[in-house]
Amino acid sequence: MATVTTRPQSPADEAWVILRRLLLAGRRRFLAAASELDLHPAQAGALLQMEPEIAMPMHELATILACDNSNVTGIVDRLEARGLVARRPYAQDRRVRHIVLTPAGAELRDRVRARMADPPEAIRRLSPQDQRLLRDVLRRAVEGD
Amino acid sequence: MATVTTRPQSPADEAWVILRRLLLAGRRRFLAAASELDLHPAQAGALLQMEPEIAMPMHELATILACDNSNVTGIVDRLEARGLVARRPYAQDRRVRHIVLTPAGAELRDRVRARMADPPEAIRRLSPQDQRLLRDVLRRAVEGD
DNA sequence: CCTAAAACCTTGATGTTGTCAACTATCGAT
DNA sequence: ATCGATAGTTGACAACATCAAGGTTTTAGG
Repeated sequence: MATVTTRPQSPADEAWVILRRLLLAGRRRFLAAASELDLHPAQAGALLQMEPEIAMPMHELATILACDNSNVTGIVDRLEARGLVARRPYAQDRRVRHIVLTPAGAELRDRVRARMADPPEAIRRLSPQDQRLLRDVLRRAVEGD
Repeated sequence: MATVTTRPQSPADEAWVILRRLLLAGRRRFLAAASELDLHPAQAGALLQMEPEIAMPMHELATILACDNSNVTGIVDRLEARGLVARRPYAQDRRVRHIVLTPAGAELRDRVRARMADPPEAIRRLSPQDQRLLRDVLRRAVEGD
């Protein structure tokens, strides 16, 4: 039989089902934000990982984005061509190249960040008590990471 | 000055910060699952939207995935080439073509679904009370959607 | 010290995705 | 009966992802 054996739903499973809906909504917002700011998703993702004034080795960006080094080369190429980031030599290890945000890049990064920082409607309309409840449970969930 | 004016953080904002971490983790799991099952993310996403035995018009898939019709054509082409879905004419409206899962497609869809159904570690290790608390708050958040 | 292995980045090849414009076929409404 | 909208496909093009290969530099072991 092609019956799928369904595990009984624990509260964690049920919570996760709802969380996945929020995930989808969040992703849509991310894509919309990137598109409005004329960034491809991967470019927006890379910008989001950078801190102004803090140089990041390219391989570190590759690790964070869970992609190949050669992939980062291309993404940075295009960001650099638009004057959003700059490559810098790194004297301590001459194999490494650092990426830094230019002023324009930092400004754009902040705009992307600002859009992502707005919680989705579903969260915002919770009562203040529920908002605090949610925050506290989530803190307990990730504490120790 | 290039100072960024930061809004005071409401509990909703703080909850959203943590949620975004979970969402990133969820996304990584999705990508890993797709890759292990030899599916590109878009293909896995399309499979996830389909129900066995239920035919879906292609434009509906395009709407759900928030992408162009022509995009769906390509994705379905490749899924069909692998025998995971089939195109079917739709007599009531001959412009429309329906997509259905083949047995192999349904089986693969279930495998993707099963991996996504597992809540991430952070949720799973919450106490049963906290799991119920989280589930209930989230239900209140999305109720009425 | 010197050599071999490993790390970092780039390049090139290949396949998938996403978007746009054009085109065919079909439907719906006037 | 015709006109406008809709569904799907095709072709062109830029970006992305992954892999193999290669150059430079560092690190580790003999």
